[in-house]
Amino acid sequence: MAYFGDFQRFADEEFSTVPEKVVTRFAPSPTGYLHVGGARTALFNWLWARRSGGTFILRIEDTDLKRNTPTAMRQVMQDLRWLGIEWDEGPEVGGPNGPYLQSERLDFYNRYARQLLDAGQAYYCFETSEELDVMRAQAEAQKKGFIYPRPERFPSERDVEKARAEGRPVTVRFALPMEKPLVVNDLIRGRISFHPAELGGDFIILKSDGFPTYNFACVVDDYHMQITYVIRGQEHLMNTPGQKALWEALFPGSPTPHYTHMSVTVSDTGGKLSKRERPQTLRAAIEKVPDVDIEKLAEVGGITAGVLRSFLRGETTPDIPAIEAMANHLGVRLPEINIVDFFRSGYLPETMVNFLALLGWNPGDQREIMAVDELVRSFDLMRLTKSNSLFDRKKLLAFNTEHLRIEPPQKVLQHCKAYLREVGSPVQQADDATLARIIKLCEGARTFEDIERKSTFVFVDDRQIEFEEKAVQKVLFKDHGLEILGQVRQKLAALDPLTEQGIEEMLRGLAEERQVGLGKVAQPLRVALCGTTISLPIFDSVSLLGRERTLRRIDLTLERFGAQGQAP
RNA sequence: GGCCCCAUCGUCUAGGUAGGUCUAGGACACCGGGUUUUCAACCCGGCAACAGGGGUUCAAAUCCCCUUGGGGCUACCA
Repeated sequence: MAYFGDFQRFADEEFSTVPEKVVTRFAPSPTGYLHVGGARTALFNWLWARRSGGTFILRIEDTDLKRNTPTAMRQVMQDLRWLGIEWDEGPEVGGPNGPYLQSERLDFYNRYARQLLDAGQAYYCFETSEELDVMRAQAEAQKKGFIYPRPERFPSERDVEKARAEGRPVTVRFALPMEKPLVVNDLIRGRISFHPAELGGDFIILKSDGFPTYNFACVVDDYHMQITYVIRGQEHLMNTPGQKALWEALFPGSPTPHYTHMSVTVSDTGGKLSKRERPQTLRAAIEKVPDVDIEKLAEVGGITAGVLRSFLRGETTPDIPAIEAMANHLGVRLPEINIVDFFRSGYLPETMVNFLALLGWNPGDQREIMAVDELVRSFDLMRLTKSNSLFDRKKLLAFNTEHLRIEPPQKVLQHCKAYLREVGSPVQQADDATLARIIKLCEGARTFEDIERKSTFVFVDDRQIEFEEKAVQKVLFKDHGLEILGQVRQKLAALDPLTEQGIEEMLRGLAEERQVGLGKVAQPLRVALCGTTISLPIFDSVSLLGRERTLRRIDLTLERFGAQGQAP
C-alpha cells in the first residue's frame, strides 16, 4: 500500500528513491500537557502512517534538563491515547529502534559527535553564554546578522582539558559547509533555497552538559529510526537546511526523509495559540473584578498573596492547578488550549480528531464531519494547506454537536461517564440505563457539560436546589406562576400511577383550562424542580424524580416563595 | 534589521500544478422567518470573498513581477 502521489514535480536526484515504507514520528518535548498544535502535528503524522500502512513512532525529545517536567511525558501519552492516536514504536510499547527517550540515547550522539570531530567537520568551543550574548549584541549594533566566527585552527583535545580545568564550558559546533546553497524540498511548499551564511553559521550540536541540541539529536534519530516523512510545524522550516547539511556529513549517500512543514494554527482569541492564553485570560478577568479580595483569591489558588500580586503585574505565572482553581472560583471560563481542557469541557475525542484534521487539510470534496477511519482513508499529505489557520471554537462546538449525535450511543455513554468522573459531577450516581436515557433526552446538546447542567438536579438533595434569582422573578412571581404551581401540585398528587403520558395530559389540560400556553404551566414546575429554567424535558424531569421528590420540591418552593406574594 | 513562508466570504476552506465550464461552491458564524414545554437542536431563506497595482494572454481567482498585509526563524529551547 505504498503511496503513489505526485512526486513528479520534485523529481530530481533527491527524490529519486521514494521510500516504499512510510515511517513517521511525533517528537514532543515533554514540557507539559499536549496542546492543540502538538496534537495536530501528531495526528497528521499518525494519519499519514495509517493511510499508507506504515509505522508511527513516538519519540520523546527530553534533551533540555531545565524544561522537562517528570510527569509531562505521561500526560502527553495519556492525551494521545484519549485522542485514539496509538504509536507503533515508542515509550511503553517498545520497538526495534529504541530507546525512544533521547535522554537514553546519549551514546549515539556522543559517537557521532566524535566522528564529526575526528573528521574535522565539527569543533570545540569554550565561550560562555554571556560572552556569546555580547558578541550577538555587537553584531546587532552594527546592524549585521550574527555569524559565529569559525576559528582558523580547531581547538585540540589538550585545549579542551585546559578549558575544563579553567572551568569554562565546552560545547561542540558543527562546521556548516559554506560553499553551496542549501536546498530543501518541501512536499507542499516546493523547493526552498538557503544561503548558509544567513543561517547564523556553525551551530552547536553538543551542549556543555553533554546533551545534544535538537537539530543534532533529531538528525541522528531520524536516521536510526528510519523515518521517511518528517511532518512538523512551519517553525522548523529554518532548521531544515542545517539538519540536511548535518545529515549529509553524517550519512552521506543516504536519502533524507521527505520534509513537510505544516501551517501554524492561530487562536481565535487573538494571536498565536499559546499556553499563555489561559493565565492571560484569568489576569484580565481579575483586573475587571471591582473589589477583588487578593488574600482570599490567593488562598483559593493555594498560593501566597505576594505571588498573586506578582502574577497580576505580569511578572510570574502560577502553576496550572492554581490558575484553574482561581478561575473556577471567579466563574471565569478559560479558553481551552490543551487537549485535556477539551476533555474537561465535555468534548468528544472524535470531534477533536475530526476538527484538528481539517485545520490545514481537507479531503478535496465537501465532506467535513468524518469518522476516524474515514479520515485515515482520505488523508493525503499533498493536500495540506499552505496558509495559517485560525482555531475557531464556535465551529468546533458545531462539530461536537454533530458527533454527539452520530457516534454510537455506547461510545458516547462511556465518554460521558469519563467526563462526569473528571469533573466530579453528582450525575455520576446515575446507572448506565439512566444515564443513557438522559443522554438521549439531551439530543442536540453541544457538549457533555450541557448534559451535565441539564440533569444534575435529578441527583442532588431536594433541599440543595439553588434557585436562580432571575428564574424566580420571571417565572414564579409573574403570570400567576406560584398559583399555577399550586394547582399543578394538587393534580400531580392525584395522579396514580405517575406516567409520562399522564403528566403530559395533566399539564396540557391545565394549560387549556387556564387558556395559556403549555410554557406557562411547565415553567413554574421546572423552576420548582431544578431552580432554573433550563432542564431536561419537563415530563421526563418529573418521571425521573418520581412522585415523592417532585411533590416535596414543589412544597419546598411554595413554602419558600409563597409568602413573598404574587406580582400582578 | 536579515532570512524564509503565506494571501479566496467574518472564520475554515473548494477552485490554482493542466488559464475559459467561477454570474467563485460548501461548512461554521451572523441576520430574517418557521417549529417549540426551557435550553439546545431542527427546517427554510438571506448577507458575504478572489488584498492592491502592473504585466503575459483572445481570455487570469488561476501564470510572472512589485507593493501591502499576516506569520515564522534569527538560543548551549524544541
